[in-house]
Amino acid sequence: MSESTSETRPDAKRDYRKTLNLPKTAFAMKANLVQNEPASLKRWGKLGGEGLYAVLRAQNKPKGRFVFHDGPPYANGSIHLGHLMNKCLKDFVVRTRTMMGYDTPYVPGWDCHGLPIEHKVMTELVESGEIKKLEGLEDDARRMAVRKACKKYAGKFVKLQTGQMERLLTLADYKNPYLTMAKAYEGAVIEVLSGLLERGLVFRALKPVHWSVANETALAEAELEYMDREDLSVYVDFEAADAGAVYAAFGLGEQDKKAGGTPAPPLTPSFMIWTTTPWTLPANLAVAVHERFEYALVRVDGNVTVMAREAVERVTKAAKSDEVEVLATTTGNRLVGLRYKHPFIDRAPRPVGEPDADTTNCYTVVSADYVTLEDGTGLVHTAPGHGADDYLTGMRVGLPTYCPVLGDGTYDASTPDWLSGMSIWDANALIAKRLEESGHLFFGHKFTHSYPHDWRSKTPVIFRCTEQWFVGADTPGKGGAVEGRTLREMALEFTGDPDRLAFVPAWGRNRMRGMLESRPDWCISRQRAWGLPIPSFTMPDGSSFMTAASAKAVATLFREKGSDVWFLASPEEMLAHYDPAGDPEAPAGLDVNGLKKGADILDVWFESGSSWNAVMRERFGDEAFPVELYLEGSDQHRGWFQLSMLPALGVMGRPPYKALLTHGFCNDKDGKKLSKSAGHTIESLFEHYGADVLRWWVCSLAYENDVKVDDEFFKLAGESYRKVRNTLRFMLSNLGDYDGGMPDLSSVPPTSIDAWALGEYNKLAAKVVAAYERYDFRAAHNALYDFCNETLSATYLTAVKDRLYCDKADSPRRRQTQATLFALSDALCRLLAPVMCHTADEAYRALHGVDQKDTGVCVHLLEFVETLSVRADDGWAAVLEARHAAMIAFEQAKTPAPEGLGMENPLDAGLVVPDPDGVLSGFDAGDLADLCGVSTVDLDGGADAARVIDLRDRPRCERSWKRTPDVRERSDGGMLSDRDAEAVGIA
RNA sequence: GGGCCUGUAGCUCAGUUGGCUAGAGCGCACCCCUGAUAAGGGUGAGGUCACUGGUUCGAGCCCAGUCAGGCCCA
Repeated sequence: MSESTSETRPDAKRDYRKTLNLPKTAFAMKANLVQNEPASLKRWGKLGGEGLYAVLRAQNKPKGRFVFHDGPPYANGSIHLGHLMNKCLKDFVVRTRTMMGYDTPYVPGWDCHGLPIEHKVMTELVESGEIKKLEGLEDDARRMAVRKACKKYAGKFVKLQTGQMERLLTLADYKNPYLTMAKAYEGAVIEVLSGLLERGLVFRALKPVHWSVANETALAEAELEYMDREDLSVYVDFEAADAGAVYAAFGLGEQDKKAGGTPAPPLTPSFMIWTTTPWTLPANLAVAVHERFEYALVRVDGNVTVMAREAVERVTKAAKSDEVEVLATTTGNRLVGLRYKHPFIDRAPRPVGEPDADTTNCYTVVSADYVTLEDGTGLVHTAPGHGADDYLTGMRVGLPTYCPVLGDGTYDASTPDWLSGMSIWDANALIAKRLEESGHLFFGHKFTHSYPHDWRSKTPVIFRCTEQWFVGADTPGKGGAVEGRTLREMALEFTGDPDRLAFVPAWGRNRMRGMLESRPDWCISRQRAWGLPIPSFTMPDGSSFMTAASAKAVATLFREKGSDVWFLASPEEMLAHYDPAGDPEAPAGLDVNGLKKGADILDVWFESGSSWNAVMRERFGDEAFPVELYLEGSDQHRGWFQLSMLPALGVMGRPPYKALLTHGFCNDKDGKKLSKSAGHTIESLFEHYGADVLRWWVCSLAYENDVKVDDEFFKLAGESYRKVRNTLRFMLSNLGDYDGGMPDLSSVPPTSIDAWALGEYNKLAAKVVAAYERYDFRAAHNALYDFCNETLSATYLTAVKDRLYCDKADSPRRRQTQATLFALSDALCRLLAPVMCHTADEAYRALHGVDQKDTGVCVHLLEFVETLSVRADDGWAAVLEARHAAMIAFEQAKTPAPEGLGMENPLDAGLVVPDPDGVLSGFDAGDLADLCGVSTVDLDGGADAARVIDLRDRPRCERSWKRTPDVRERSDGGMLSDRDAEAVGIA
């Protein structure tokens, strides 16, 4: 502003500006992803006629195949943030491995069967009134009608989600996805079932299972959702059958009773139990105690009762008892074997259909080690038909598995008349009332606790005994790799061996092993219509018929006709491929005509858990078993990961994967669970941010933990994306007149500033590729971001601006920098391509000047550039340190006089830089000045700190604005440095 | 209630087998540039490492417990 020259020649500045090589590019600063991403998608779709995915499959990859297997999302609703993260991470895996030189096929899949869809479809049928038409139909015909509607429904959402996943720019075989409802898939699942049957791992048994009253079906663990529920909790006194025996157990004789103040005849003591499910009391068959706990005989408000010593104060306080007196104590083992009377059932009932069941052991105190002192009384109400622990206890002590509750949640005829036919939920209050009236209810109150609910209908689930099909966790296998071994043993063996199974992150191993140790037998049957029928038949004597060979035969039929055939064909037709004579397991005298088809379908987890067979082996052969990696949310340690492992262990003798990667869940910005209604729709995210920004965000996540989601974070990702984009743009804008193609950089001198940038790239590439390799996308993201900002934008690009703008366009120095920029841009686009797949391709095509119509050039067909051949001088670290010291020195020089120099513009300054070791002397002083952003740099071996020199009294080059010593008036009257004078062609 | 995990600047995260003054980015403050311009650059201020106790010459890191949050289960 204060230049006398500009005052005398006001337009001189403008003239010189025209002589500069200023940046220019068509690569827009504004990304406009909403419009441009779909255009890229379209272009990739046209690539080679069949599209990018097909072209990549046809490439001959040097490193062979890396098979990744996609877990199927449920074909219901739009994709949400969880899918977004999941699918991006999978896409990063696929694209990074591809660019590392592997052939990485990726078959996307959908889970199509199951309760959520059937439930939704049934609701729609009810709402539309169409359900009435179905009511008059035969079972099979009605099921077929429902299945048809379900199939249509699932198909609709497969299509919707496919579109959304493609819009996310994920690269997959969307033309040939796998659907669990496809014919071949269904056949392949039944083949897995057949394989497990062959190994003797499948059986039918009566067991308490989680039962949805609303949907009248057994539920898998994965179909449960724990929610708070308020229940009536009751403390109930079970009167002892033999008072004397109880007193004796506490070491009290007749006299002690009197001494304790007990009137004669002595009060009959009770055993006090606590339950939050009063409706299971009719099925009570035992009371469990812990053998080692201390129990007390307590007088409470006129009654004498037994409870754990530790529970006395808590229980009586809660009930606000007036009189509490501990009469005696004893240990649990002394109580075992004592008998009691059921509070409202006189004679132990027998399960319906089992008139001869042995009830002699009923109503006895038994021991169990799961009894705790934290809640209740230390005496546990035991109903073998209504609880897993209770069932096991019942088996151990010889109790019948008595379950008086029907599938619809009402009591059967074996219960007292006042209960029979009543809903269990209504019975809670009634039972409490009866107990109170008969004097058995000590205390009752409302109690809120976490309780399992049917994840779909959100209704509470009950435990109920039913006949179901199971895959045994502790059943020794027969033949093959499982001979004499159980699935649990094998699963624990594999998960315990890091060489055979890798976990990312490492703690997944302990988590999965903990789950395997405690998992029950897998109940694989469901009583619904929308699923894959279990090909079992009922024989005339009521027993079940299903062998490995018969299942295999049905599988063959399913492969041909799909599982609908189960509902359309006769048992004889179903077994058309089956030859009883050739089946050693066939029951003697089997008459196919006398069979009835079973009505159960498979747990959907069995279907998705067979995908290693139905998809990977099917499409890629045994080469794809086991596959390299399964990648899902951490909930799948119990879900898909485990339920894929078990069938594979049974059939193949090993897990279907070599490594498991898990990611966390999306929470809100306070780390709380994301409410489903509050989430963003995927469309609005595309609309506001674009897929590349969302992908860049996912790439930045510490995905192994739970992830916080908020608009603010997407905005930050957008800012960060723009920084990277602008860096690319600036490089491209300085290559407008470069036509050197892919340059040879081997002659770049090691001390050249270009050599430094190229050397830094090599460090970056090593870091990024290594991070991609170990699935640490976040590390790659941070390295790429820092490289764009610090190495390029702040340091290298700022330093080379002067030569790019002011050097003669074809000067060797400028051309070398352009060659560097070209190589860096090309390589950087490739490193970014797996994440910012649209932007990287857009920039890559701009760099190579590809015509819009030319679809053949695509960064995604290429591999990473891991090394650019260049050598950077060892002294560069010292140079960068000196640069930073100089920056700080200049900052101080900005301080107004007299304390500082009152400098403002670094180009008004020169620097004297200390060089005690002489390292810097090997570098070009002009380069050093450009790196520091000042006009001149002089080295001083003796100085101990950088010193700023005020050059404002020295002439300034009107073209480069530098104050170098060679600036003087030229023939055109302008003040120019030698370089600038040469560039404009004057003396 | 149990298993696994998380808790480090306002925010998102690094912190190797325990060892200099606990780092980075974003944000913020101040400043520069106006030839990357709805861009670019420089400098700086921010931390009782959730809490309590223990082991150690020494703890963000190891141990025990507490609190808060998440996933899975009961």
